Amino acid sequence: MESFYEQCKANNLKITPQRVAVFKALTSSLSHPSADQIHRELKKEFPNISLDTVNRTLLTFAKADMIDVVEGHGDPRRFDPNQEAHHHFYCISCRGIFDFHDSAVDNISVSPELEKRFTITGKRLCLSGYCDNCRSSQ
Amino acid sequence: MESFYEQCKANNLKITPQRVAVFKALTSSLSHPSADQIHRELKKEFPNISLDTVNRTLLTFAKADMIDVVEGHGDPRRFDPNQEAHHHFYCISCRGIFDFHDSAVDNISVSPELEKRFTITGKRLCLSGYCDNCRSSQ
DNA sequence: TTGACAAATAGGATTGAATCCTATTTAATC
DNA sequence: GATTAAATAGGATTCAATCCTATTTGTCAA
Ligand SMILES: [Mn+2]
Ligand SMILES: [Mn+2]
Ligand SMILES: [Zn+2]
Ligand SMILES: [Zn+2]
Repeated sequence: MESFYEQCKANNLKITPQRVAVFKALTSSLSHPSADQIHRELKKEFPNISLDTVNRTLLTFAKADMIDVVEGHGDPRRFDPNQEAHHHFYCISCRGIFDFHDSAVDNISVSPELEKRFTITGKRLCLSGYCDNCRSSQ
Repeated sequence: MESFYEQCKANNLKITPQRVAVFKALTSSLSHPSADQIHRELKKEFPNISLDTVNRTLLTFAKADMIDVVEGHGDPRRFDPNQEAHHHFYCISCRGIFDFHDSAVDNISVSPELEKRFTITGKRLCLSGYCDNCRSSQ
């Protein structure tokens, strides 16, 4: 938590009770929660913290590289007609999803321990960054 | 497209002009479109096709394993306090996201050709399936 | 070919998450 | 303690998804 204060300072972020609470709630969670989940959790302690603040705060932390926004599985859904095994590159600028094939990646085998822990039905390498168009227009 | 009719038959799906159009629009697209994008596209040909139909049709195809719903990057966002390099298992039943570490996966190197094509800033293996809880309760 | 019926559609209503807006409050600095 | 820019609360708005139901339509068997 000291590092939280340092990181805030380094990014010129004021330290508010709400920010402290959001950060604590997220770091003490193992479930990759949504803003809404954190908001519900914090309402117990701060009955009138607003969802907008939670959302904004999380995005602020993400922009400061203090936390991550992970590849989602929510809406809006994206659909894929390509039924072959393949992988995806996601452009964080234009939001395009580009297919690629890579046999080295296809042959990745995860540890047997992991295979026991989960029933794995899908396996895909997800790259992200900037597509050719978007990096040249910057 | 013959296989489209076969697949519909095999899954007891009636062949409607809307379904044909949605399937064609998706398979002729390279951009992993959203339901809304397909809807806008189809409105040119079918001015009063409804968004609900497009959405429902795509989900129907996905359930019949004729197309895929890909890992999204939309809402609701999920946040991650874990800043170490790590990977994710996503449970398609309870929607939980579970971290795992795997050095073999960390050391994956994608082809130089791909590195040229994109500016890659993120690399993560995304597994999906059923977590321990969800597979035992089935 | 027609008729019956279950399935599918259109389009309006509802939901839920994210974002926007703006008056008010507050953390940081001196 | 006063100043000031930044942050917050909470209501309004937007947008995608989903629900609802009256109407239409594809399928299949007579
Ligand atoms: Mn794809
Ligand atoms: Mn994680
Ligand atoms: Zn791009
Ligand atoms: Zn689960």
